[in-house]
Amino acid sequence: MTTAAQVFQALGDATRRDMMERLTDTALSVSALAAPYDMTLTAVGQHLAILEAAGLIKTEKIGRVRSCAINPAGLEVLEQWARARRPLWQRRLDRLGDMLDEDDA
Amino acid sequence: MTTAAQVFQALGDATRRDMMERLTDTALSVSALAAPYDMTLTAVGQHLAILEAAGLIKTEKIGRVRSCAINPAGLEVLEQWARARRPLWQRRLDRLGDMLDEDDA
DNA sequence: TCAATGGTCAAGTTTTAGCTTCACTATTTA
DNA sequence: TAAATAGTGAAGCTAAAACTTGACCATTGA
Repeated sequence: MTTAAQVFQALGDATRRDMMERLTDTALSVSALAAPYDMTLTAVGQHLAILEAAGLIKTEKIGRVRSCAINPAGLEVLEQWARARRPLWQRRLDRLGDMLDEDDA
Repeated sequence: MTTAAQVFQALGDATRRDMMERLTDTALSVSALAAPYDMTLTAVGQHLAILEAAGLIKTEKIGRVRSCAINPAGLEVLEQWARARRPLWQRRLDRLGDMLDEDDA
């Protein structure tokens, strides 16, 4: 099961967000995915496991090569989380008339 | 400045997500927010600092009480991040015809 | 005015996330 | 079939995140 918690945690890491960007327009093998990072293949494999558990990618091993591709399921979890809360949050703000300052330090 | 990185990291923590839920329909003081957790007030203050830096809440100290309320700015960052990527990700999946299995283990 | 309340600061501890090493398996190519 | 390629598993290290302690300040109510 993919939870919002998993998706948030997965995307909280810069390397994993970058991997997602790189998978946007093409599927990549673990090695290809690993190439730009100063990191062992093992570490990359661990990142991929986290992304897959979060439902953000799908992987399939063909022969000795594991192909990694985007899985929009995780993104949907994210969007639904945001969509479910925004009206409530917005409504509350409207009710109070935004009594707090508008600048975020 | 509020970045996607900050928002993801902030919401990756279960306590902080729960705090956001509890702020949905009312503003709360630090003590009131802290009450349900088996955690010191200091720790709660640290969580709030992270949420505020991420643009997810706004706080204002009136007298000796700090009032904490939802700030939709952080949520917007999240929604925009998802909205910007979904069409690209979806397009790619359509192009390939979803060659990978549909189950997410 | 002085004790209680609400919160903050600096410093330290504990737990967890990210990463490495090394040994290993399975597949492919020469 | 032997060497190279692609990746995995288990264990340990390290640095960052979560949390605590203890001292402290400002506000408020008795």
